[in-house]
Amino acid sequence: MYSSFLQVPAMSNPTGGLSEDSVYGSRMGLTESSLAILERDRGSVETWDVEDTKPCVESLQLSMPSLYLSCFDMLLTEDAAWLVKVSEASPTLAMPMSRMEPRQEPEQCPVIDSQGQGLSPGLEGQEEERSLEQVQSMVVGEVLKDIETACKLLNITPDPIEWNTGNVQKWLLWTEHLYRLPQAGKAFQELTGKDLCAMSEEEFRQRSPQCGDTLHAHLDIWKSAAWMKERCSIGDTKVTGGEELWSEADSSCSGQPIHLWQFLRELLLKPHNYGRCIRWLNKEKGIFKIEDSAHVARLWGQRKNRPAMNYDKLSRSIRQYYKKGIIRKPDVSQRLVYQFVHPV
DNA sequence: TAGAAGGATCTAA
DNA sequence: TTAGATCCTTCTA
Repeated sequence: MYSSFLQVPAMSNPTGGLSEDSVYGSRMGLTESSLAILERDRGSVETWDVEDTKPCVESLQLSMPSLYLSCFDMLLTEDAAWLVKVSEASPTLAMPMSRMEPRQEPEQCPVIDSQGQGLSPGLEGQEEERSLEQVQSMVVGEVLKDIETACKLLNITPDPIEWNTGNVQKWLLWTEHLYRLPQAGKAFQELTGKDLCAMSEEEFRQRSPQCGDTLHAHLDIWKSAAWMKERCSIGDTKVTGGEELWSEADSSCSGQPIHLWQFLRELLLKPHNYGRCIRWLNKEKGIFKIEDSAHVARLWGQRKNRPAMNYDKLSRSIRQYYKKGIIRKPDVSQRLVYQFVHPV
């Protein structure tokens, strides 16, 4: 069932090579528990009690349902026939099926009604395949986007491997709260992300009999998403000539346009990569300095496919943020120094 | 001279 | 409509 989620042909392999897909399938293979999680959590998402949640994760909670709904939208396209059969056989199962109807977002519903177009069976199959690919791309984009949002809120990296013990505890707290799981943080104390990733589902269950399998499944989703981001970053590097390796999920992965302020923050969050061209002067206050204006402008131009980009144009765009209250000049104005109005 | 500031206009999504 | 891109003039360190 998850195979459709995992192959992602449109994004991973523009040339359509089979070998890449098979690699994807093997690496992206989520466990049965992960699959079950998606199905099980959907119910809790639908009965979400937003008022009951903590403010710090509120926006995240509103964001996460789209992940699961998207997954189910995608599953619908692949397993619709099977589900219809099941629903016909079982009125009990028919109800969840009706609840799984895709949201009314025509532009995000690429399942083309080929019936009325008199397509031959072969063309119809191709159309369905293309539609499925589009849906898969969107699902992946949603997953990456929602995880990225979570990362920003929790101030952790998307790749669990890189988490320290504090990051692990943050993630555990967040997951427990979001899915109303019993507290299991103590059972995973002193464990880094690397330790966590090395643990089997059974080991999760041993540490937390009540929700170990659920946590393991959620971690599995994160690991897969992190791997996909990595794949996407490599693709970007090829496109841009390999000058830089984007380690954050970017617009080309999620399908969303990136804003200049987001781009600048991405650079700032990777000092080991971009510290020579842009760096924090005061991270707490959101004050940063562009050390190499030409380089930053060139990177932005690469990102937006604007070869003629220069600092004059980039700085004009930054100044547009003054009115919007996103970026401003610090109280003590200095050349090439700006300040995020709402630092992370 | 490079950068800052901001007006005006165009473009792509 | 929005977010940038582009071009421009004026000012400042």
